[in-house]
Amino acid sequence: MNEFKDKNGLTEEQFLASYHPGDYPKPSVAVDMAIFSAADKKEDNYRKLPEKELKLLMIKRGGHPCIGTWALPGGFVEPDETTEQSALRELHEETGVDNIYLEQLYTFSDPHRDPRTWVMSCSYIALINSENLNVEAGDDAKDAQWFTVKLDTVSQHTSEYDGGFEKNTEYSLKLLSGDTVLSAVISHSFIRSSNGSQNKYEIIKNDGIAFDHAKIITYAVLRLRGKVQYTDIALNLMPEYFTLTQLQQVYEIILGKPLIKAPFRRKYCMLAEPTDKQTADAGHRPSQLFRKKWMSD
Amino acid sequence: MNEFKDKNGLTEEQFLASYHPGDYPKPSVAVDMAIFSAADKKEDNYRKLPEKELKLLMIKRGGHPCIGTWALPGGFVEPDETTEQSALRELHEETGVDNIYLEQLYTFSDPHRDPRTWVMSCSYIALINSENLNVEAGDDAKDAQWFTVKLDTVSQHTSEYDGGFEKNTEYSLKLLSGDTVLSAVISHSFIRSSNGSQNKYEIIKNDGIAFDHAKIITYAVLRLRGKVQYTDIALNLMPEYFTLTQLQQVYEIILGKPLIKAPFRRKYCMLAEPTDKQTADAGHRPSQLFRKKWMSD
DNA sequence: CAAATAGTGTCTTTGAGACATTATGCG
DNA sequence: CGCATAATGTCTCAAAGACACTATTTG
Repeated sequence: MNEFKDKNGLTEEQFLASYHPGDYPKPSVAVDMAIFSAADKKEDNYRKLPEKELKLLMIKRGGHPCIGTWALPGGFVEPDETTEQSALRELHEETGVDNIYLEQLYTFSDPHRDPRTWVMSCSYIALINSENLNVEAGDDAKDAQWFTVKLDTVSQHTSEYDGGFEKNTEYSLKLLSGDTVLSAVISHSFIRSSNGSQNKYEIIKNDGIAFDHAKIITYAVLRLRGKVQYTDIALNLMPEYFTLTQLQQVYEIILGKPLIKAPFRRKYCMLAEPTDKQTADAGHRPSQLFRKKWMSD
Repeated sequence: MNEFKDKNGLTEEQFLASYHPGDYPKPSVAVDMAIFSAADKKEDNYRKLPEKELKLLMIKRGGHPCIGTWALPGGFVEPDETTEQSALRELHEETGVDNIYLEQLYTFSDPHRDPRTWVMSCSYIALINSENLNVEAGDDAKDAQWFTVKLDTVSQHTSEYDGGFEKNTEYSLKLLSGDTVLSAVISHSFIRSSNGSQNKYEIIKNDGIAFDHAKIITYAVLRLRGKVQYTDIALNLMPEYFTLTQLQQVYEIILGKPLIKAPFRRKYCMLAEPTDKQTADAGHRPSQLFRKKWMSD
């Protein structure tokens, strides 16, 4: 705080004392969260390892707008909290879980993204340890469900022209939970021209996902795919003790493709600290259990 | 839009027609921009190549709060525009320039970051081609200045404890323009524990930079440093024709460290397309001129 | 032994880092 | 010729990708 006076001869202190916010329009700001976890698929053959699946928590909307469709958990930011605090608060209300990884994803601000009024969404990615997955939805467990996430690239075109190019990628997003299937097609276009560059995400088709949340989910999965390769972010999805094969499975479901064992272990063994525990009663050779070893850079 | 009725028996259409926003408090949302460019330093010896400097556009505040300090260009988001459109609009007002790279950086939401009232800042990075740098500030050229940016790591400590660790990095930020020197010390702490993880940026010391903008600038430079290594983002700072040495200089000022020529060229020659032009009258061997070749992935 | 996974060895290719060498224009 | 930069060559080392091989448990 300094003692310069402004053109009205007021100090900053005096200015602030007499300040009252104008009456211009303001947006509502919501926090929406893509809460991921990695869970075991059911496996009948007891000798086989269960496959992993990437799960996302969604909530069925009980009121307008988008009634009957599924939305990301979220809520409005309250005065005297940051968006991050708001996310943690809602996360706790929704899942009862505290130990969580949280990362700001993107602020979506299309003024018409909510049909009611002007609502921006400051979105977050949350990763939760699969041990805590049992903690099913908060208040009334009613309409919160974990959906299996599948995101595939269905087409990709690059057209070059003088001084730039345009790259168009189409993603198919599928969310599955029991008999419920939600799906969407999202196009991402990246346009480079002498007039600058532009990234645009558009919902081409949408079946059952509220608001622009299909876009947010796609963006979140793509961010996860990127960061999993050069950070230790995936550890947040792991339980306290895990095998290297389980860690590899988590990488595979995030990346959406199989990885080769030996090089995977060479690259990511730094994320795991060996313990003297082992798996047992598995119908095959037991596996050493590891615990998380966070990277420091 | 679907035809489900809610608990009041209203269709979505009817609901929206009767909807009016509640009266709960809302934040103002500002867009702040870190507008970078890469400019030549003056060089007396005509035989030597001029060095490059990373520049950032700042605006001197003429009113409270933070009167007399320097702030990032920005303004409030208006209804019916996205934050990105708002950034482009203000960018045009401020610099008169249109061909610009724009990327959302982060949404800063500490409710006390603006002493007046509750203002969130959705911040952007903008990169402008140094050819257009001459376009000095918009309306009245008065209090807009390009500052040379220096960001150095002054200390880094990692302390490990059971089940987690804390990493603390202190950055010194210096902004120089003529005789004006703005400076700040920002600490970044990254805390990993069994209770989740947390990233925190704090302003430790601040001399002449408005609001929390020292934090935004630090965050922006760190983002640039990261992305320059695996994207073609640096090309946005280059003029139409450039030498590979100039491209290397731009990388060096962003990363804040010297690079070795041969491997740099091997790695980044893919970003440049040779032309048949050359530099001339330089007092030494002429250099081939290249133009931008955007990557497509 | 068969099924199934655990864990390791090794070859090839790629690329980063570091340094050295040759080339060229200008005064 | 000497300065200063341009441009390329090469050696080493580390890591990614791909595949093969050995080890160990249970029924």
